[in-house]
Amino acid sequence: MSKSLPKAAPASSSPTRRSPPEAQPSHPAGGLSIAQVAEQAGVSVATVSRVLNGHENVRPATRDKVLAAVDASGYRVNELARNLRTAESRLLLTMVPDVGNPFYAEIVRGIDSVARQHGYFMLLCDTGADPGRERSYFDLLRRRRADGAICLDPATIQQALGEASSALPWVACCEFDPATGVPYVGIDNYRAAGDAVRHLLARGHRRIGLINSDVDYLYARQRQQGYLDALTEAGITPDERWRMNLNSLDYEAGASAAALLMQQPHAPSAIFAVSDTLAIGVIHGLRSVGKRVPDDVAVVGFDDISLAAQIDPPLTTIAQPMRELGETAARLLLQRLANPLANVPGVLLPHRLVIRRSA
Amino acid sequence: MSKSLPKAAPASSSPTRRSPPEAQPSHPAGGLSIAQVAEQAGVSVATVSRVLNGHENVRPATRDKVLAAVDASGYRVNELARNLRTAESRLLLTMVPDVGNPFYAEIVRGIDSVARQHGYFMLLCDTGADPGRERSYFDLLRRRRADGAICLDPATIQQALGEASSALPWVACCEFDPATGVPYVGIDNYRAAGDAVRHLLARGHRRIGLINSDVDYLYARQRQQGYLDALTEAGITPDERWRMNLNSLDYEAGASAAALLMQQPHAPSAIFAVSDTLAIGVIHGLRSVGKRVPDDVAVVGFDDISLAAQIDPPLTTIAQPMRELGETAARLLLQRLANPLANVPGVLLPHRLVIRRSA
DNA sequence: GTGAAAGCGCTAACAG
DNA sequence: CTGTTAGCGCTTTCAC
Repeated sequence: MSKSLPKAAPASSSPTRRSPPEAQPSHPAGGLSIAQVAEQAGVSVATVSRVLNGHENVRPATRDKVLAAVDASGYRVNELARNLRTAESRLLLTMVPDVGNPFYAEIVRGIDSVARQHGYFMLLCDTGADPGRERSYFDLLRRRRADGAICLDPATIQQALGEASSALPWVACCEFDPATGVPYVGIDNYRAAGDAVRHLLARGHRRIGLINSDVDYLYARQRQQGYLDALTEAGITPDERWRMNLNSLDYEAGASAAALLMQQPHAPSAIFAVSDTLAIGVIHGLRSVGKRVPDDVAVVGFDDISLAAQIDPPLTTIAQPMRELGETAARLLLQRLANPLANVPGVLLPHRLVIRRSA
Repeated sequence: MSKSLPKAAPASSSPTRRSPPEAQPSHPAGGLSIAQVAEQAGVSVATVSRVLNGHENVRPATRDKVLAAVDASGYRVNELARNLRTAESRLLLTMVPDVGNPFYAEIVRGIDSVARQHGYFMLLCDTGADPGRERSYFDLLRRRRADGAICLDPATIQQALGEASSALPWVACCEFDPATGVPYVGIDNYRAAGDAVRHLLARGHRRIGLINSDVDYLYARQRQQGYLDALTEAGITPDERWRMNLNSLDYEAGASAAALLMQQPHAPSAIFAVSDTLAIGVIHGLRSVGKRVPDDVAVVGFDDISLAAQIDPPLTTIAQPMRELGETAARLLLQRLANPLANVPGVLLPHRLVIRRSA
């Protein structure tokens, strides 16, 4: 898509070619321009611009005059104009599939903190809020409203990898494909899943269920493989009826999946869910069919969101270094921005098994 | 949270302007300009612009020529330039204090959906990620990088109400002050808190604790007053030792506050927490000091996030109409944008007591 | 129906 | 040190 935006607010958005500047911060929508400040200060626009941008070569007296005029008028630079001129927006986009999933919050913080450190604003987009996908947030990049993007949404990442979007300044986080040349950061999902399963194995479980997300996603396939191989290595033949694939990470999805799993004649004695939100749902679902955790069924989650320690029983889970994931993603992006041609690497961060009471 | 997207049908996306950039992969970060498209199509820039913006007065043949050129070149409009010219960005900002708090997620979705419906992009800012507050997101407004904003962060709202920011195109959500003239949407916090307390009263409790957030916030004061008055009306003299004020809504904050509350000689038999996240922490904290919910201590929360139904025991809480809150906020903002002078009202939405097992 | 040209507000040469 | 000037890429009169 391109144009033909609904423009629902019609011409009514009357541009308000506003009045001459009163000596007050009363900017109705018209906005002061640098020229007016220049006039008021009795200097040229160039000088005002220099002062505004902190250039050195301005006589202190002049600088003060300008600053005074700026202050008096309540002038604010129009970044639209500045950005057009400098061809950069100093805005970074972060796309998450669901802002409601706490897993992303900490990652987002990591991104935000390094973005801010480098003079960028980070803005968040909830890709899940746009099921239609008619308006890709990548368009914000193509249309230069943002300088770069970090994508945390596996669906969007897959789609972007499919298109020829790899030339765009973006970085994949958590879901990635080393083959594509798009920089990424994530963890070793295969090993992490294996670790989870091996923990269950060590606890004596042999019927271990897997509640996974959509295997269209790379991370889901990797975790599934880790699960499968760990089982096999333990001499157990995985039973397909122990596996479920969900297209949601919501609590409810986990709850109903668990209930379903338990209906089977030879139901699992342990469940590995690929996300803490799912796992929390699983525990709820188990309880709703009269199973106790971990006595009847053990549960292992994935992510280690802060909630994991709060629920009853506290959740055993695979911790991802969320903050670092975000920080690294941001750094990679900044690197790519600074040097568009440089080869930005993919990086894998360590995970960790956190043992609590659910398994 | 809501269902995350099922995998996106790859690339079948926009039937309109999907363009194989292969034809002209020259994306040297410089970007194609409308002039080049014009040249390639053998028309003037004005005509290209007309086509791009769906103006009627263009001969079909010409239009097709232009569209072909656009497609072939993979051209994307530079919105920086467009926005400078039209003096609008079609971007809406939403400020939340903590993207990790699920309460905001659904509100954000409401905002996003109506924003999108009206041809706006909504971008999220986590104000909590910027404790220093040196770089106010309101500056994005002042500097015209966004057309309008919705603020959900009580701290930011208070600060903005204090400054002369009321001239800026923004709307307050959940935290608000009718006196300031800034449009707002929220609920009747006083009555809602009263309802929660009256429920506890009806269950026979007389020692009812309050775990509140910072009373610097209006909503916190309103809820406190509701709590106080409900107690008084029942003939109970509120005991100050039953009240705690926290500067965080995190689980951990709720947990330690609850533990602290229980240390008292004559500890409450019920606790009203002003947020579900707090309440969940409270339950955890109670459990950690050996108290069972609701048998030993009853707990009621506030918000009704989706998690509330999942935990053990399921949480009794005051439900806020989150989706509607968001939708309404967006509509108010759009209204204000369409007519900067119009008097945009404040609106109060209904809340609801949801009785589950924790109280 | 289409084109030429005038800016939107700002920064960055280039002169002085 | 400071001013003049030329655009950044786009939309939009105003002519033709």
